[in-house]
Amino acid sequence: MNILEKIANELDTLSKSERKVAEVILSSPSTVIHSSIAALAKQANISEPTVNRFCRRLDTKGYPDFKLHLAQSLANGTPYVNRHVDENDSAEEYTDKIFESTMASLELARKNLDASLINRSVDVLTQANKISFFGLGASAIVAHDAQNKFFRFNVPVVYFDDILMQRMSAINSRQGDVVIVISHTGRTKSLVEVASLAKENDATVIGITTKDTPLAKECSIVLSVEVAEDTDLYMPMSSRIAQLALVDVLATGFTLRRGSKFRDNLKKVKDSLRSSRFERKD
Amino acid sequence: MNILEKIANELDTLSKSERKVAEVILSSPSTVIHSSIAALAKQANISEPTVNRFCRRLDTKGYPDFKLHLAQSLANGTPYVNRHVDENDSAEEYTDKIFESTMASLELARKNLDASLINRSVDVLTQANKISFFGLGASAIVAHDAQNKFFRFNVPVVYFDDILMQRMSAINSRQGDVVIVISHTGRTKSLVEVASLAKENDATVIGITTKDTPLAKECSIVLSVEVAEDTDLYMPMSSRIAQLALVDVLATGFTLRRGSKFRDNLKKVKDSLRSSRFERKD
DNA sequence: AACAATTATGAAATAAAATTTCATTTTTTC
DNA sequence: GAAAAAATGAAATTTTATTTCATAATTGTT
Repeated sequence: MNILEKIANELDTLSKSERKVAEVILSSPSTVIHSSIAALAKQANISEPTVNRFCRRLDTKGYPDFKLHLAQSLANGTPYVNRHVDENDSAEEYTDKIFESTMASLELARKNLDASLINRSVDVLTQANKISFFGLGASAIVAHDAQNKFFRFNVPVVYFDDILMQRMSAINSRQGDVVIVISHTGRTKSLVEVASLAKENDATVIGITTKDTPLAKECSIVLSVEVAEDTDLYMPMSSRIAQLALVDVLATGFTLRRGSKFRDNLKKVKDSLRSSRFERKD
Repeated sequence: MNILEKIANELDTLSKSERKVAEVILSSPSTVIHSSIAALAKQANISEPTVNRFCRRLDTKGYPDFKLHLAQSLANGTPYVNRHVDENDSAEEYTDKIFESTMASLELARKNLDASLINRSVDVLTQANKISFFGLGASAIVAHDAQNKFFRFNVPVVYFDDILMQRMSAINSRQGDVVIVISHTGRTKSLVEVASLAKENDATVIGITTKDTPLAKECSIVLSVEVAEDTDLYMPMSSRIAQLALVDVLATGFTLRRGSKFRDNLKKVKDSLRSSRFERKD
C-alpha cells in the first residue's frame, strides 16, 4: 500500500508531534527522501526520536526503511489511486489518466486472478467439442475478440452478441460443449438466463464476470475479474480490457497445452496472412 | 532512468570487483534494498568501500541514495523487459507475463502518443456529420468497440469489418465525414485502399496505426500506437489493447468537448440500462 | 481542582552504518 | 620487467539512526 495514503489515513491516530512530522512529509515528500532524520526533525520542529517513533508507527523498521517505502510510493508517480478525468483536463492530462487507470485495472485484475481456475478452464477448453462465447454490449467485444483468437486454433468456435441467437445456441448445447459468458456486472438478466439454459443442457459454463453475482451462480467456473468500481461518468469501462487480457491468457494456456505440433500449425496461419499485406522495406 | 537497466548497461564499464556487486544486485534487487552496505559487501565478497565506489559510479550520492534509486526502480514493477511466455510456464507464470506485457505495451503507447494529435482528432470528431470505424481481423474488435462507445453519444456512427462494406461506405463518404481506419501493421492492402478511397471523397481520414506505413501515408491524422514488436509466437496482440485505450481517450475527449449538457444525456443512457439488470442487494 | 496514571517528548548516550583515508595489491603500459 | 596507473580493502573517521531514560504534558479519577 502506498505509504503516503497510509500517512494521510492514520493522521488522527498520531500524536501532536508526530502529526507535525506527517505534515512536513506530506507537503513535500520528494524533499524528505533526501533528508537525514536530523534534517527532518529540525524541519518539523521536533526531536529525532519522535521521527523514529513516527516511522515505526507506520509499520516500517525505522527511518531508513521508511524512506525506502516513501521512495517507492513516489516512484509510482501517484498513478493508480483513482485519478479521475476532470472537466478541465487538457488532452495530455486525460490521456495520461485513462492510460494509467487502465493499467491500474489490469494490475488489480491480475492480483485477484486465481491461477488454478485458469488451469481448470484451460483443461476444459482443450477438451471441448465446441466453444461458444456470449457477451452483450461492451462485453460483446470481448466475446468477438475471443472468437477471433480461438478461431485461429482451428477449433469449432462461435460468438453471439444477439440475445436470441445466444438462447438458441444455449438450448442446443450438449455435454462436452463449453459456453463462456462474459459480463462485467454479472447482472444482465438475459445473459443469466442463457447461462442457466446452457447449464441445463449439460454444457460447461465458464463465467468471465464478477464473483457473487447472479451470473456467477450459474457458472461451473467463475473467472472473476475484479476492477475498481467505475463511479466516474467519464471513466471508460476498463473492465473490458482486463477481460481481454484474460482471454489472451486462456488462449495462451490453450496453445501451450496443445503442444508443439499444434504451435507449428499456428505459425502457418500467421504466415498465410502475409500475402494480403504490403511488404516491409526494412 | 531505471537504475537496474543502468547497471546492466554499464556492466562492462565496471571493474572486476564492482561487477561482482552488480551481479549480486541484479540477481536479487529486492533483497538488496533491505541490506546494509556491510551485508552487501559480504555477499559479493568484496569490501565496503568498493560498494560505495560502485554506487558513485552510477551517479548516486552514496549507498543510501543508491538504495533509494533501486527502491524506486523496483516500485515500477521490474516487469517490462520482455518477459516472454515459455513452453514450460505454469498457469500462474504465463498469466503474470501476459498481464505484465500488456501493461508494458500500454505504458509504451502512452509515452509515444502525441497529445496535440489527440486534440486535433477530437476537434474533427466533434464536428463530424458521420463517423465510420474500419478494421479487419484483430483490429475489427477495436472498431466494434469504438462504435459501441460513440453510439452512446448519439452521433451517426458505423463500423464495418467487411472489406466490401468498407469500400462502399468509403466511396459514399463526403466532406464532413470522418473515417477512422485501424490497423496495427498499417500494411493491410485492402484497408489502405479503403483509406485512399475515403480521402479521395473528401472525408477526413484518421489512422490508428503505426507511423511510416502505407496506411499512415493515406491519413490526414495518424495516431501512432507504438508497441513492442511481438516476435513471440505466444505473444498476444497487445497492440489491440493499446488501440482500445486510445479509443477510450478519443471518446473521453469527445465527451469533454461536448460540454455538460451533453454529459447529462450520457448519464440518462447509462441509467436506462438499469431495468435490464438484476438489482444489487448491497 | 488535586492527584495519580498514562502517554508523549527530547537530551544525551549508544549503536549502527556509511564514508574517507591511506597503504597495499593488482593491472596496465611502455 | 619496471614504472605508472588503477583497483582494492583495513582501519579510522564521520555521519546517521536508535535506544535509554528523565522530564513534561495529557488524561482520567476522585
